[in-house]
Amino acid sequence: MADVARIAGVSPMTVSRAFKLDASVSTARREAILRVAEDLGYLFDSTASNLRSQKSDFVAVTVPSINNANFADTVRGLTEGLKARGLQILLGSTDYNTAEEERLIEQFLRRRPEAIVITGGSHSDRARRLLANAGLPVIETWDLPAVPIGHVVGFSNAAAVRGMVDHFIAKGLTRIAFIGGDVGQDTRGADRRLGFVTAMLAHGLPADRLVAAGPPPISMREGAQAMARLLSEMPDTQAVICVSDLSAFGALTECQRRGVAVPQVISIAGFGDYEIGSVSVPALSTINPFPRLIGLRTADLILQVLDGHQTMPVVIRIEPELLIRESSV
Amino acid sequence: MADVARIAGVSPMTVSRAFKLDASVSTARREAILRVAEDLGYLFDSTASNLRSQKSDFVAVTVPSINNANFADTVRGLTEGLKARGLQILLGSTDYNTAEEERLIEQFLRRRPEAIVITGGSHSDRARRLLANAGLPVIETWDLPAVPIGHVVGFSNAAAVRGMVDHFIAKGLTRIAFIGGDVGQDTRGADRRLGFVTAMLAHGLPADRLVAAGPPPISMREGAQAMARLLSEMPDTQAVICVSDLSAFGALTECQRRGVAVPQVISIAGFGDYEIGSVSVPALSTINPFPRLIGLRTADLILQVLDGHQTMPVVIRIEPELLIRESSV
DNA sequence: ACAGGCGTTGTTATCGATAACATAAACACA
DNA sequence: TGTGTTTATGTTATCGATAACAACGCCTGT
Repeated sequence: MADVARIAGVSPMTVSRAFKLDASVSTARREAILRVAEDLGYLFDSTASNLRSQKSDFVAVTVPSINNANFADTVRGLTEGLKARGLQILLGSTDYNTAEEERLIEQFLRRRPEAIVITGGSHSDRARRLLANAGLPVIETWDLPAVPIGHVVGFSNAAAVRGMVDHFIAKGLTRIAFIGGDVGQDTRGADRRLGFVTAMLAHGLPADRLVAAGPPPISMREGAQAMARLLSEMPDTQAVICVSDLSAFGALTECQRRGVAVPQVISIAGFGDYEIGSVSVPALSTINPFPRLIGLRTADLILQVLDGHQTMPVVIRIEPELLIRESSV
Repeated sequence: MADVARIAGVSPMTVSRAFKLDASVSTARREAILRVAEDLGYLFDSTASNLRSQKSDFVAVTVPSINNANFADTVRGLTEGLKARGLQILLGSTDYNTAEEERLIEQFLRRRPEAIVITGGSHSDRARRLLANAGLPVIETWDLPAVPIGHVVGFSNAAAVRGMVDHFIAKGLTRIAFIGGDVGQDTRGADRRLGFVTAMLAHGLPADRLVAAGPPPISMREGAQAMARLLSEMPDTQAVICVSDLSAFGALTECQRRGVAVPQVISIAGFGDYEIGSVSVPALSTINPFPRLIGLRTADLILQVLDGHQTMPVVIRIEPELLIRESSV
C-alpha cells in the first residue's frame, strides 16, 4: 500500500480510503489510485485490515455434513443474504459429532467472526461456554433448543413428524414404522424419531416398529437395508416414515426390487423435500422445512443484530410444510 | 495475551509459545499457562498471529456449486487431507459463472491463503492474472486445462465420455443421444458433450442427437424434461448419455412414467457415480471420476508444495472408471 | 574448572492496514 | 466580509501476536 501511495502521490491513508467504497476521496483521485494498484498488481491485505479495525467480515457456519442438500441450501441462503454486506462464510462440517463441533467452534472463534451459525441445539458444555462468552451473535438453526445460547432460527423436528403420523392415522393406517434417528449424535434425527413415538402413543398406538439405520448421515443404501429388515421382520407394516428423503428413497427402491407396491401395500414418507422425492416414481410424501429460508432468515437476523436493531435474543420459528404425494395413501 | 502472561507470571512471548505445540516451553509452565488462559476465557487471536507470521492457515477453494455431491466429496477429501496440518478450507461457490469466480478469487486472495484450489480450467483473463501473480500454489481440478496456471489434479471429461460411447457402440447401439452440456459456462459439461460428439464422429456415426438441458446445474427434473423431448422428437433413440447422474436419473423416471423399458428399449448412462445411480432401479451405468480422491490428492500436493518438496508445476491425472450397470445393455 | 551446547525465557521491533485526530481548502449563508 | 460547515487529505499511534535476537542457567565432557 505504501508503494501504491508513493506512485499515486498520496498518503497511504488516502489509498486505504480509496479502497473503501463509502469513504470520502475525490473521484478522480480514487480512480487514479485504483489504476496504480491494478498496474502494480497490489492486492489489499484483509488480515492487516481486520486486525486494526477489529472486524473480520467472516460469518462462521457449522453444519453436520457438507454433503447434504438440505444444509447446502441453508448455506446458500446464508451466502446470498450476507454477500451484499461483504460478509464471507467460513464453513465447517462437524460430521454429526459434538467433539468435532467443539474443535471447529474454537478454531472459528479464533478468527473473530462477526457472528456464528451452528446447526442444531445440542453441544458440548465447553462449546456452549465458548459461544456464550465469545461476545458475538450466536444463532442455532434447524432446531428449537430448550435453552438457546443466543438466537434461534429453526423448527420442531418432532412436531413436523407428528404431523405426518397424524396424517397417516387419519387415512386409517395404524401399523406405522420409523426408520432412523437411532443414534444419539444426530439430535435432529433423534427428535424426529421422538416425534413419531409421542404421536403414536398419543393416538393409543404402539410405537414399537422402530428400525435402526446406523450412525448419520443415513444414506439411500442404508434406507434400503432398513426397509429390507422391516419387510422381513414386520411384514404387516402399513406405512413407514424415514428420517430423511434419502433413506425414504432407498426404502422405496427396496420395495421396487421386492415387488412390494407403494403406496398400495405400504406407504412411505421422508423428510427434507430433497429433489429426489419430487422426481422419483412414485413421488415421495415428505416434509419441507424450507432449508434455504432458514439461511435467508438467519442472514437477515445477523444483519439486524450487527446493525444494533436487534439486541435481545430472538427465536424465529419456521413452519415446515407437509407434502403428501404419491408414495402414501 | 498480556493478561494471561501477567497472571501466569511470564512474558507474553512465553504465552505465545505455549500455544504453539512444537515450541520449547517447559511442560509445567505450558500447562499452567493454558490453565490460566482457559480460566480467563482467553481465546487466541489468529488475525494478529496471521499478520505477524505472514501465514493464514487458509486454503481457498472454489467450486461451481456447493450443492453437488461430487464437489462436496472433493471438498471433504481436501478437508481431511489438510486438517492434520491445521489448514482450514475457505470455501466459495461460483454458480458456474466466471465473473463470480473472478470476484471470489480476488476476495480470497486478499485473505492471503497458503494455496488456492479452483474447479475447472476456464477462467476470466483477470482471474488468471490474479492467480498467476499471487505467488502461491494454484491447483486446477476436475479438468485438464490446455494451459494450466499452476498445478493440476484432474481428468479428461471428454475422454471419459468417449469411453462410454465406445462401450455402447461395442454393444451394437448406434442411435445414441446426449443430454446436457449445451451452455458454455459449464466447461466440464461442454467437454463431456464434446467427448460424445468426437467419439460418435470417430465411429462414423452422426452426433446429431444433442438435447439441451439449460444452464447448469442440471437437475433431475431438467433431465426428465430433456428425456421427454428426446422421446417425442427422436423416438428411435437406442441409448442416451447424460451430463450427470442426476439428469440421468430424471431421464430414467421419465421413461418409467411413460412405460419405456430401461434398458430393453433405451439404455441410459450418467456421469459422476452419485449414490442415486447405485440405488435406483435399475441401477445407472455411469462414470466414476473419484471426486474424493481428487480432493485427497490435491491436499497431498499442497502439503508437498508448502514443504518445498515440489517446486515445479505438476499434472496429476485421475483415471475415471466406467461403471456398467443395469440401465444399459 | 571451563568451553561449548542445549533448553528455556525475555526484549524489541514489526507485520500492513486504519481509527482518531488534525488540518487545509472550498463552500454556504447571513 | 466573516463565521460555520463540509469535503478532502495527512499524521500518529495502534490492533495482538511473533520473528529475531539476546541471555541465562544447567549439563556434559575433557
